[in-house]
Amino acid sequence: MASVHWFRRDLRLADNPALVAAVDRARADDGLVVPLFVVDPALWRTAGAPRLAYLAASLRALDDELGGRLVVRTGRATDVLPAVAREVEARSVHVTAATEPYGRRRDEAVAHALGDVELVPTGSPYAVAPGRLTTGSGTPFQVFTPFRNAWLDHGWSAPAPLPHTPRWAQVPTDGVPDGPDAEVDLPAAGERAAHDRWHRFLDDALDEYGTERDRPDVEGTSSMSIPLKFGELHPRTLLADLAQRQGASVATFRSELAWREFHADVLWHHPSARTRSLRVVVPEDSWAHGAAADEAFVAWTQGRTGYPLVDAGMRQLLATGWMHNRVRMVVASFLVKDLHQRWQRGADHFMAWLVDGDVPQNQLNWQWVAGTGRDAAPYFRVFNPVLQGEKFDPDGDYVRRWVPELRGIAGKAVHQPWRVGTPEGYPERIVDHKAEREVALEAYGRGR
DNA sequence: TCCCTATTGTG
DNA sequence: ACAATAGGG
Repeated sequence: MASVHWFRRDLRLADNPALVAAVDRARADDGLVVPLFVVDPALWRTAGAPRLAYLAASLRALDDELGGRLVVRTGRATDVLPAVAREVEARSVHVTAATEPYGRRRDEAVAHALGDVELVPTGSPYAVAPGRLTTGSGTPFQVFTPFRNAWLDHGWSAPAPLPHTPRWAQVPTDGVPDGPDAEVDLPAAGERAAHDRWHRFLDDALDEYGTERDRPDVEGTSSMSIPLKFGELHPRTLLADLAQRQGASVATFRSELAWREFHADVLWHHPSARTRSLRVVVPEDSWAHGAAADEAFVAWTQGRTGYPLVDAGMRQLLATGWMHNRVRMVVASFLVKDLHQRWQRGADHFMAWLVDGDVPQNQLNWQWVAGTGRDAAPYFRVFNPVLQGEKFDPDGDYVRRWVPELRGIAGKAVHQPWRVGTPEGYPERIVDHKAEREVALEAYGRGR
């Protein structure tokens, strides 16, 4: 009897317990394993071009690792899975458990559609499965620090071994789809490339991670967000490698992984947080609306706000499908507190463009900045784009890289072009930060 | 994972 | 002037 491994957000062979389960089940039944990926038109429509282009590249890499045996089928999962299971006479379909609202609903529907064929979830995309940890009184965690302590105490299993001598089935395939023509510079995709990048980070940048991760002008981050989003690496693999390392930065990086797991846990318990604020912090009538608001939103998306750090970040997003985390916080604060727009609008734009666009991370980090999350930055914390630029892009290199109009201004003066005379072609500030900060604080005062 | 203002101390 | 600090949104 064959078994099916249905790849979703686990596009790797190493440290993949669900794949091991599929291979073990097939061997016990003296059967073959069908490595399957389903191109669901609904998903293909909603994800933006950069992420789809990367996904297509990652699937090509996975197909290579499988010796060209990856089976790709197009259609709704509820139709494709039963059809493939019938075709290969499979008794079980193996998956890494989905934990987000959409994936959980889909898997329930697929399990139902499969009938007698078992849908077997093994593991999750997290070191500790969302929903696993609770407070002493049995309730979900609301606050990050106690969550992290419980998460560290709980620990995680060692990385899973490679599947033992898998025998892949040869089944007709639609072939890996072409990605859309995304006009962005994407990093190399696939398990191998992710592994290489991770080890380069461990060797070259981990020691300085504590300070350099906040600097958008240098390569101080791990750039693991994309491999983690697609499951080219499992966080358990990263945690095992970190355990072999010394230094203060190890705990800092582990803590960033804990944030990722915290957000997944919050969304597990509160699926509505995908679209709704967990707490309402300003009155509904304080949001900007109308043609002027729409125009400001477009200026924000295009990187034409007149605030150099904001514009550099938004242009980096359009050019590469990625933005440095420090700058994500600054541009998000700008949209919510300076332009008075709902976080959901910014989150949608991010999801359309980010290659690492991941529902729990994206939505809950937006809620963190907007102050609407359970353990979020208080609403009155407003980022000043000029000060953030001077502090974290102290020489202005990041701004000049992404905003060519400002390349004539040397040093950190580039963060305030209006002081030295705004160059031709670069916009004047679309709002006055000092004034809009006051407006936001006033709305917050009315909301209390 | 903020930043502004007022106040006090220092020269 | 400027730095350090407290208090507050």
